[in-house]
Amino acid sequence: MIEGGASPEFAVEVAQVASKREGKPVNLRDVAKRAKVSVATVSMVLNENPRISRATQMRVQQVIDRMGYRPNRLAQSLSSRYTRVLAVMLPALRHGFGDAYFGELISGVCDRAGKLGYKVMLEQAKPDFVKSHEHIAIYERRYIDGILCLGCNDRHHFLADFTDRRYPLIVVDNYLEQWGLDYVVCDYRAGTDQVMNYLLQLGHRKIGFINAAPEVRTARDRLEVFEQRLQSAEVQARPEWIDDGQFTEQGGAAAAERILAAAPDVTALFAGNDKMALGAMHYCSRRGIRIPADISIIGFDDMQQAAFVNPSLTSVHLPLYEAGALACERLIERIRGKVDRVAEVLPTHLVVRESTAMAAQR
Amino acid sequence: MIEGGASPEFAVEVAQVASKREGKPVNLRDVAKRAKVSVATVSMVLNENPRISRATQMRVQQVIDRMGYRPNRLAQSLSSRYTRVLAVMLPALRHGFGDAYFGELISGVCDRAGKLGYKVMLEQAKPDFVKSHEHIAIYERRYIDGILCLGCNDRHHFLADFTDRRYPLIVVDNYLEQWGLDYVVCDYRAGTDQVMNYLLQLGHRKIGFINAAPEVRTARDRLEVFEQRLQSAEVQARPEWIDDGQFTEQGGAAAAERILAAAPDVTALFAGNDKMALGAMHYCSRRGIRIPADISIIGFDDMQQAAFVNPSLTSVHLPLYEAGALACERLIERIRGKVDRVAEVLPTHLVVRESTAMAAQR
DNA sequence: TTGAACTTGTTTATCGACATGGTAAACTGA
DNA sequence: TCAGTTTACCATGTCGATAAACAAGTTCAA
Repeated sequence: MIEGGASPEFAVEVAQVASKREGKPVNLRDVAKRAKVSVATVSMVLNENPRISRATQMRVQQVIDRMGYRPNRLAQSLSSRYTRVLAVMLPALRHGFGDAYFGELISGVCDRAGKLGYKVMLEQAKPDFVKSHEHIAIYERRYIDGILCLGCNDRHHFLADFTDRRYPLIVVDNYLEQWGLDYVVCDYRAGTDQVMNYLLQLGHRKIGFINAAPEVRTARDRLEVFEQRLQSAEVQARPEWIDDGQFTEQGGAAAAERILAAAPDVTALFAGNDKMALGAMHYCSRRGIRIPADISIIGFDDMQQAAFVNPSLTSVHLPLYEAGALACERLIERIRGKVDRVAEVLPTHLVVRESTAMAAQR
Repeated sequence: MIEGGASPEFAVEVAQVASKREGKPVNLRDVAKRAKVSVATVSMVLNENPRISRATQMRVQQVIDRMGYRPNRLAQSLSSRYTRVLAVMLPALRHGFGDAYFGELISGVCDRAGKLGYKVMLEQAKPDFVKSHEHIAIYERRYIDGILCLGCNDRHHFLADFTDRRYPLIVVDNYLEQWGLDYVVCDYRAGTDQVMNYLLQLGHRKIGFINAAPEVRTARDRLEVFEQRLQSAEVQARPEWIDDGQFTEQGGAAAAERILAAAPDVTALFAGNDKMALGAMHYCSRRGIRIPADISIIGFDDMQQAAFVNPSLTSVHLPLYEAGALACERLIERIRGKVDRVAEVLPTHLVVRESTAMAAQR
């Protein structure tokens, strides 16, 4: 009588269960009753515990499938150690999610998390979020098992709370060695090197640099390499070549304006991200400065749009999707007990398009 | 002895508690013991139950604060009816989050959710997600209280499972009346009307239309209004004026190419979103077609970048942030028991920039 | 003086799963 | 045959909160 699907007793059982738990989803006890085993057995079947024989395992599994049972994960998480939820923490930017950079990272995180059986929750590191210690509370209140920290910088002092490695956290596409945190980052130094190689090769010597956020370590790396490479080409970098573009189109346009006003003889502009490069391009176009005939412009990130602006933008490709996915995987490994420190650096490459050319002769 | 902070008994208590629950966060019982009341009382204080006197309320609250107690929300959700988590469901696009359109909606959702005490979880409506009935399972397994459905269309048949309104769900920036679902949407018909008014006023009669996704109701609305307005201007719309741009830059460029090949005399291109408009602009620029001298191009969405391309893009501004926020609020109201159907339409307006001008005389 | 209505708690069952110690039954080997 | 070992499953306490039922003390009207 293993196949009792249509027996009278079966029908009675169904009616009873239905009347008792009207509307509510099936739970462990229901399954146990129907399968005529204890709840413990069902639980063990669920968790593929080897203490259950193959025969009962299959019999119980059939009942589970037939009843459409799905474990209540609140109960699961309450008694087990894990929630199987990760948080993606974003900086407190206005309308922060509408950004191709973060979007690409998040896509990588979400895809990998889903594949590994994890859900992803969104958080923003707003001032009161940190002030009320929510960054710790979300662990202690059992919302999440770990945090992926995007767009963070040296001023995010709450990160110091993670130095002791009690709560799993990983920094994505940046690194903060002062706090010894795990990280996965794109190789900003190598990327900048690729840019400088290329520009110097094209004969550029007077190069404007639109950077941003000196509190971001990778941005400082970029600046360092920029200056080193100029120096090794025996060019004396002048301070007015360098300006802050705030990572935005507007900021990029404004920085371009200031640089070109103070140093009209620069033949190339290197921007720390594509948004600022687009802003700079926009400013130049408005002023009748031709790209790349009069000035070369080069970005960083290689976002989708870079190929579809006019002229299309030369840029450093960052494997952001991969960085997000890898960070997610490493974080989950750590949650599951791995103790090694994570410090991965992903390679970048230059994508040459139309916005760059040989240095203009002036 | 309310202030027993430094008494010997107090110290002993601390030691005992500490030894018993090493490292674990404080729980309700700990607080109750320390405050010398029952767990029920602490719970009631937590939930601001008026049955507790002001005196005990304050006394217990002090203990709570001093011990740094934060309720375990798994336990809270398990015994109460709510999880206070919402899901944002996105379509199964590759790298879907790196999209300014969805980003803006999500920003609105997250900000409002945070203000109302809700967390936000990310989901993607991938084929196997739907096939395994995860869209129902996330309710039954108690992951979430409700879903905000972004970028959905008539082909998402799983939405039919929400017709009975058993599980709270709201459609954001689209509507699917066949299933009677709640929605908050931007006024695509009015937006299209604004575009057509403007183009007709500028003397354009032969207008190309790059639309996409006929399975999206709002896209069909746009097409309808496009054709109606041409007709009322006594223009016979020709089929080769209309093409599909797949909502992407590449698609927009390709559609522009096809339209201009089949109908070289069109004087304006109207794109269903800014990404396709940018693609079209890019194609025209490459072919030496001047914007707006030879052809006017107009977009839809008014994303950030629209103002920072060259020439800057005329577009219909959609209040996407507001739509996300409002949808979030309405969904939470429904979760809390409100039964009214939600069907809100938000106004749009045209933002005129440089990509449009009087129709060229040809 | 009685008792109904209010206040302000407390006791305890419950949510739904997991995990551990316990224990029949089956098996093993001398 | 019987002690010892495996195998396979069960009973139950536990996670940490909520909430309904219950209780004791107060107030107040008849």
